[in-house]
Amino acid sequence: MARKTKAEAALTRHRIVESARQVFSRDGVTNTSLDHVAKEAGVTRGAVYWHFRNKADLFMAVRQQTGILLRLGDFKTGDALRRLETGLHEALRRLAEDKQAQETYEVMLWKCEYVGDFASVRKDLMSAGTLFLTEATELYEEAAREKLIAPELDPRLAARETFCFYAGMLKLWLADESGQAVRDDILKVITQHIDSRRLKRPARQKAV
Amino acid sequence: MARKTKAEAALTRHRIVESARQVFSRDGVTNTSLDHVAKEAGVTRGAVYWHFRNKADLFMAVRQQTGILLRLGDFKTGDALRRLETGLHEALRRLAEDKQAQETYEVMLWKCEYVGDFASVRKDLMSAGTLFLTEATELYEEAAREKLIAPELDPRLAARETFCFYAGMLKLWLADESGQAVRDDILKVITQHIDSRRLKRPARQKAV
DNA sequence: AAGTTTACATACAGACATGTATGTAAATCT
DNA sequence: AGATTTACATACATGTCTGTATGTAAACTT
Repeated sequence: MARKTKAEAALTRHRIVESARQVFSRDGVTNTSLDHVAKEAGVTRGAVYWHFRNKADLFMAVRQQTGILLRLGDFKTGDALRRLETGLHEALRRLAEDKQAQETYEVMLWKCEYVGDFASVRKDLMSAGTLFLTEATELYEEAAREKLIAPELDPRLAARETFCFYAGMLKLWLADESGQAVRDDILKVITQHIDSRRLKRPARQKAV
Repeated sequence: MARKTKAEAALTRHRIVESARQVFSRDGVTNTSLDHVAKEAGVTRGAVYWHFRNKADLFMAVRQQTGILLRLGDFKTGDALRRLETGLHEALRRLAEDKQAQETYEVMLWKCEYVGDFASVRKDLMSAGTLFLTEATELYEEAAREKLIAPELDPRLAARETFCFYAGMLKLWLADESGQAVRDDILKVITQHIDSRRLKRPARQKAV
């Protein structure tokens, strides 16, 4: 077949990843063959195997293209609790607006079996989780220093609780398309999650 | 082949379900063929197809055999918040002790793609979630009546937050075998989750 | 005791997926 | 401009899984 330009090749690669994401999120990772992905992208398996070693490799590319949903460190305004709240809100907003992110997380949380080649992906996920934990812990530590939270609240444990909450929230939000159980009030729930930690009368209000 | 006694047949069926659970939790649902399950159970696919219509049907049986992890209504001692806390603790304790439950939830939360025949299972899961939500909401409503929680805390939202927390907790606990991110302190985190809602000085202590 | 059903094992047919090997024409290199 | 590599499409070999059909001997039924 006629050789493509480098730019064209990059485009095909991109289209393959896009198609993979869509098909994965519709049919599940294990159930979709590379031929399905190829057909959706308008190429043959030859193209897929040219750009990726196998399905697991392609899956990694899908994940990488979407990237991480939330970097708590990105938020700068307000006190530590406010920044944590904003971060969680932002993650949800992005998930609600960004169809690509939605599909990717749908795959990762509901349409993927973490087995064999994918067992390592689960470890990756947990590493990303550890990052979240670290950042959240720092925020709670700052909150403790600023007396925003009760002194008996251990920042490490608080971060772990928020971590569980966040993980469950994402998963349930995705599953809850009808909006019965979670989706409708999720922003309020986030605010409440943070507010229930905040002391009613902070000792002092420092500028941040 | 020689026909088996009814009791023997029931035993075979049971062994198939047991094997399915193990193999599913090791290799993932989609990746395991019914032949793998059969071999693990010491029978042929004939036996599997005799007792179950297909893999999805077998999967349902696996779920049913383990049953639901937590019925909040089962706990009777203490005030509403205490009962909620006890329920969550119990769920975790069972998960930690009961290998069968562990395997089943490992399958449901990490080794299963909710697609095709399994899409309905996800809806089942969400229904079970709705049950949890209902029970948790009732507990928080009771807690509100008893002035155990702040009056501005909406029981419905509180229940939703606990729901997210619980879902994420289970999932992360299972993934966190090394005990770095969640497993070690999870009981304390649960207690904290409840305690952060409890008012420091309840208006009155009613017997329950 | 004979007939019927049960609880499987075995055999069969078809579909499908994977990885690799090979072909090829154009893009890129020198 | 010629040599080389690239970016795929095509073809092939192989393994695997599913569902069903069929066989069968013992357990139940009457």
